[in-house]
Amino acid sequence: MTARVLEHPPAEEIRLEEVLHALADPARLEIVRFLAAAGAEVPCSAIDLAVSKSTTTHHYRVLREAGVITQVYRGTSKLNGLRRADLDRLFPGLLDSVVNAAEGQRADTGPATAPTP
Amino acid sequence: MTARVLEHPPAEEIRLEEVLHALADPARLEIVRFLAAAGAEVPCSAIDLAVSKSTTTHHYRVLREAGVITQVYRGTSKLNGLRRADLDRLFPGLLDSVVNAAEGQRADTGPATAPTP
DNA sequence: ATGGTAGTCCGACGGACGTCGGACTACAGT
DNA sequence: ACTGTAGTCCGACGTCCGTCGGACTACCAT
Repeated sequence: MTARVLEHPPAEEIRLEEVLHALADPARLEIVRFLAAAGAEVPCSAIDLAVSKSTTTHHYRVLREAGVITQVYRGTSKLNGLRRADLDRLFPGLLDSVVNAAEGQRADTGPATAPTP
Repeated sequence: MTARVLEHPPAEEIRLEEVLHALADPARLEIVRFLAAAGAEVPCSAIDLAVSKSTTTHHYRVLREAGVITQVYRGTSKLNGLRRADLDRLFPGLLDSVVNAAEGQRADTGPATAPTP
């Protein structure tokens, strides 16, 4: 049986271009935005992405292999978390500015999780 | 004859994902990094990219169409400049963090413009 | 053991992307 | 007018990417 352990790139191997590429997709950007907003580890199923399960798995893997998120098995599901410490150290300010920008643009395209009081 | 004027997207139409995608390529990242370092408008020929002329044109266009740079004809050449004001307003901190990160990583992959004495 | 739930793996497919050479246009200088 | 320089446009080619369905595995609960 497999060790049920996911491969994560060490911090030194995280490449800026790969991170930018990983963030340059609506679904993946939404995942990152969500994780940043949650501020905690959440299972894949907590974020629904309007794509199939296979595609969802694919996007999470791209993020993990780029060094943007961590994934650990937890019972029947898998917890995803931002690699905030690593990213902030390698690319100071990048994650925050991207997440802020994503929040801003999301408002443009129509409110989805931000209920207008 | 053509008006010799390049099309630029208005600031309101600049999309975060397109900007990130535009930045997620070594050649284009180098262009942006160079422009940021220069702090001025420079002709295409000032930055050499280890790709063909056609490809160079292509990369500049991607950057322009994503709203990252401006291009204006100036005699026989073309001046390229960062749309810093627009980008800073739309995505505060993004450009700076990307450029800083690019500077940092460039040092990792080997000194190119930092001559070792 | 059985069933359900969460996610993975494996082709496959169409479209986008980076790259190129080569012919072309626009401008400046002589 | 001629030449050189700077950049553009146009296929073309191979590769990567996002997407999917469907079969599969791992785990928990009953």
